[in-house]
Amino acid sequence: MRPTVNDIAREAGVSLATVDRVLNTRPGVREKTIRAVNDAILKLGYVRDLTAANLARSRNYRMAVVLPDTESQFVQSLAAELADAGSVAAAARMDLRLHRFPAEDPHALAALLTSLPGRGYSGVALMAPETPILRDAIRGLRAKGLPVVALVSDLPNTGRDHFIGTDNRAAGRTAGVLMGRFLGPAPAQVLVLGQSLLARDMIERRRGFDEVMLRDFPGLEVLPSLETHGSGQTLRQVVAELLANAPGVRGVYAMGDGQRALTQVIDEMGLSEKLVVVCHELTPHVRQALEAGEITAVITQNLGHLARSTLRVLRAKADNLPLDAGQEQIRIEIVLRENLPALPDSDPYPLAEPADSAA
Amino acid sequence: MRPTVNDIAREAGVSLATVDRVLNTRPGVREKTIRAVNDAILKLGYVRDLTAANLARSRNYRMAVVLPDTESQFVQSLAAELADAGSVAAAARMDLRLHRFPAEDPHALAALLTSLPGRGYSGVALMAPETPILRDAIRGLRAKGLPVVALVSDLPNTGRDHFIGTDNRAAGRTAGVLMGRFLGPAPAQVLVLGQSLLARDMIERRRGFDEVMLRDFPGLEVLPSLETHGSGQTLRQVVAELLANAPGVRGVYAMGDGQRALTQVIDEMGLSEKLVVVCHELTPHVRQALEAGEITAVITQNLGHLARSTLRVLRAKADNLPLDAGQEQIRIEIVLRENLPALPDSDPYPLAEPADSAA
DNA sequence: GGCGAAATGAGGGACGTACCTCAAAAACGC
DNA sequence: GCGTTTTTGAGGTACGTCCCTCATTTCGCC
Repeated sequence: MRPTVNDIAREAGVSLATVDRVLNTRPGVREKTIRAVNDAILKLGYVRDLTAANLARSRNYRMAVVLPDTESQFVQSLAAELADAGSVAAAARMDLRLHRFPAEDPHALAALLTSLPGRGYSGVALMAPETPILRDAIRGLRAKGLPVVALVSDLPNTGRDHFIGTDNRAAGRTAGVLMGRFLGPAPAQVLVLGQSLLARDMIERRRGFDEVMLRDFPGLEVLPSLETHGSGQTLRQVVAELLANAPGVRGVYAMGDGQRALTQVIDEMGLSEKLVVVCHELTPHVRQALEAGEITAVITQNLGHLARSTLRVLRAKADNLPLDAGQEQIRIEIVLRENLPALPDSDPYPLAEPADSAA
Repeated sequence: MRPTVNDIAREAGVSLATVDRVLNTRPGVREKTIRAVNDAILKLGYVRDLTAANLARSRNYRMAVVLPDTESQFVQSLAAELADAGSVAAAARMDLRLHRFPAEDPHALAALLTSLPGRGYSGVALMAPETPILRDAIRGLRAKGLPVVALVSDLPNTGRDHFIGTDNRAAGRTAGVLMGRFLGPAPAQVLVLGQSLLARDMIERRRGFDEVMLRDFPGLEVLPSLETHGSGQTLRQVVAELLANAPGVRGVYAMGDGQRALTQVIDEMGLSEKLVVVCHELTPHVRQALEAGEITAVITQNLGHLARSTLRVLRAKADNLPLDAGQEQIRIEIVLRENLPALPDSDPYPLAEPADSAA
């Protein structure tokens, strides 16, 4: 049998109350007694039973996740994964609430954030571009004791408690090596597309990409970023025109959104398998394009992992516990057609089916 | 407040006992009543509190992990990750026991497995090559109600309950694309090394590799596998000789172990950065070789994830619960120098430090 | 309508920990 | 050695679920 607090008490020759005081670092215990208890713990190999502890604490974790209301497949997938992870974690006293804010309205976002304390939350995860207003709002949250975690895109100057996502500079570098090595030694031009509301990420990716291209592939000419904010319509036109008039372009690096418009152009111009196309984020559409050969390689992050990590980190921060760095690190994944992970058969929402749970 | 079983009982107009019977699929409840309870559950959004349930069940999970006693860095790392995950999971009533067996002795392995039941285990995870004796031993375990999970290398004909690891054929294909695209259009020869106790994995990787090479890179000549069972010494000699006499060899695909010997040869012959070298498993040594340019790309699996997945799967199987396919899928990761994950500062074994846990 | 069987209710004791109170004992300062 | 403060003990309740027993009610059937 596993040792319990009672065993510790007996072993240390103290009462249960004292063991409890030591375990929960409550005041009023002599140094010497603390040592005796810790010795007993070590000797018996006691490990606090978290299931019992959490039950006794009857602690609930209501967490807010704040995402832009973009209709992009990436944000959609992320929201879905978070909802999924949340429904699983509900069994462990988690209560995840998704909030959306108008993507281009930092004031609305700040207002939303300010409204969060006093609604029973014990943590906030947030995906948003960094602005001065946001910075203040986050400081406000943290001043009220709410841990704030940055999602996907870091908010380094806001004092956020943690960042969950990949290193975008390294992701850009990775895109660079793939582009360079896949294109081979022959001289060529590379088109870079950047369209996103997360300007910081684009800049970092671009920096990483250029770093590698300049150092390792001097034969390749990287064109200036095409920043086509706005509709896929615009992007489609601009890219089509450019590809038609620049025969030297043999590679395309899509740093941000708009993969759908891009692959459409590639398909229409019959350039499938002829260009080296590297983009980010394995959304359903990108997946399809990868299989069809319109995209060569994808730099991505595992959204399921990211979602589960978010919950774990929020919880750890709420309890002021340390993190398992290895587990929470979001890897930069490279996906080719050949290592495309099989799509798990998405069961039609297996939420509460208590009758099945013991079947 | 979260709804509890009492709330369900009140809402459904039945007693607590009946709710309990429905929740745990115990007999003796009318169809109509079951429906009433389920309706109440749905209406109130009840989610069974797992922490309380596990406590009440006072279920303990003693699991056996069986690994070959190889001194290879891969098995070492795997063992370390498992031990780590185990020590974390101890807080959730898990008790992981590592066992080793003489790598080349299937009889010893079978004897070990046969001794497991009756020692309080409720599950077994196993990394071993498939043999007829092993097949029988596994059947025996399962007949006694012990779920068996294959680790790293699948045991498809043994009736194991689950396989935790990557698809080796797809991994081979991935290695193939990288090799082909990195080498470029110029004709070249590719050396393939296979040395391992897990013959099945080698065969599958080779098959995937050839598949891609034949289909997509006809200009590349893939040499027959060099199967150098035994010491790194032998491998070093054979490879050194081959590389010296075959100037057409521009790529090396190392399917199995022995990366240390290989990189040593490459380093000694001054071939760093000159060959395209693709291998498997990101062990500490491979990591170093990748940084040094002796290895170009690594196909790997996240051992931390694999270890945690093992525990989750064992537990789910022990409780006869369904798995989250998405979470348990082990991805085929591609690691280049540029996306090498940062080494988490390996704290010197942060085991039981109860005094800190609430700090 | 009465019988046996099936379904339901009422209640309680676990599981291991957290957290509270109040009294008793020990240590401390002078 | 006194009084005061600090430390410790004893005991209890609570958390939400599981699982058990025994009585009681309801149902199906002839």
